[in-house]
Amino acid sequence: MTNSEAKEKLISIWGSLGSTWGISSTMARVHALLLVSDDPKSTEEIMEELSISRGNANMSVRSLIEWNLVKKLVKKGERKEYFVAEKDFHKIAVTIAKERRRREISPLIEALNEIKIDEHDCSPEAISLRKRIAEMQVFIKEGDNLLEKLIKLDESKLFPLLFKMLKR
Amino acid sequence: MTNSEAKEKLISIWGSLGSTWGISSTMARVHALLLVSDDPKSTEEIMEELSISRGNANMSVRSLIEWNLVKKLVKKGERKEYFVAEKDFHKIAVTIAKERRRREISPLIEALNEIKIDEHDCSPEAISLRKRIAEMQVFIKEGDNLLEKLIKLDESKLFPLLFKMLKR
DNA sequence: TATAACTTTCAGAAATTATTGAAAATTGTA
DNA sequence: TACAATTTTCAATAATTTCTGAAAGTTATA
Repeated sequence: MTNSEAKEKLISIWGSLGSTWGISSTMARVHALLLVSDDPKSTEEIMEELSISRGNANMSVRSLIEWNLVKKLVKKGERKEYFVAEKDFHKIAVTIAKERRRREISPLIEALNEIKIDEHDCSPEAISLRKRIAEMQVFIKEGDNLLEKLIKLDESKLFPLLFKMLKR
Repeated sequence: MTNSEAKEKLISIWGSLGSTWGISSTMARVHALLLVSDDPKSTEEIMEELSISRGNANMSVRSLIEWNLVKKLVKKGERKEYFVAEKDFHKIAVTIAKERRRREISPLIEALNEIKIDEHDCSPEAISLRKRIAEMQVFIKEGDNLLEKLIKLDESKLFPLLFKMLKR
């Protein structure tokens, strides 16, 4: 397998992975391209290498910047903007966890908290429903606390901790 | 908020959560309905309560069964099939982790392993590309091992472990 | 300020995914 | 076996998401 075949394959795998963490396939392919590129890439180059339109390239790169996975970079003496991806996978993992918590889990918790059940109905079904809903709220909150703490641990502690934990 | 309002709200929240773990919104709503129901529900009842078609109800319930989140149940003397959801959230979380590992991470690892780079090209770009791809393979594999071990720990050990870990 | 290089936007087109509903298949019972 | 109750399938349709490309907007420089 030549290098460029390997690169293409990787980009396609990463692309199909995108849906797993809630981004479009093109956005994930742009991410993969920047991930395996040493040099910053311009919008033109991204369009060219992935055969996508200008609009699509632009919007994908913007979203990746919003996800904190990619940074804009201005080269001295050039008008064009260039883009680089964070290359450290541990940092990438923490960033994704952080973003998903912010985008998905926090709104979920807020929505769950809006459910206020009035306690008048004392039929067995009502009691049971209230119990179920409360359990769900507690469980999600627990998971979120856990995730929050994991994210806040810095990398130098997090990964050794996880591995030590699993050695036993 | 009346009980049935609370129930509807919960179903709608759970439904919009579905996309987070890669299932359709209807499938997640069916799951939520079964989660908050004490009694097993028939296809008819699911159709009725969620206002969805027979085909949709059938296929959603099948998928939930494939995800190991719902079980089929036959009442003595009745032809109709009834469905119940696992109610223990810890078990639900482990099941989802297990299924997603099987459906998403394992195929990803296999695909990554198919990337075999030939080592002839010794240009700096080629060396760097190979390094990046190798790093990615290692990182994903590490994450997968961690997840595998977490899944295999049984619940009585897993959750105390996680919480103890974070007390420090 | 005018120009050219570049970026952003967004309406419509294309592609993908989800849903319906009726017909076909299956199954338990008599 | 015949029947009726029930489940499953699937082609057609609807809904949603993604993508394009051209036009509008922005900005650095001369």
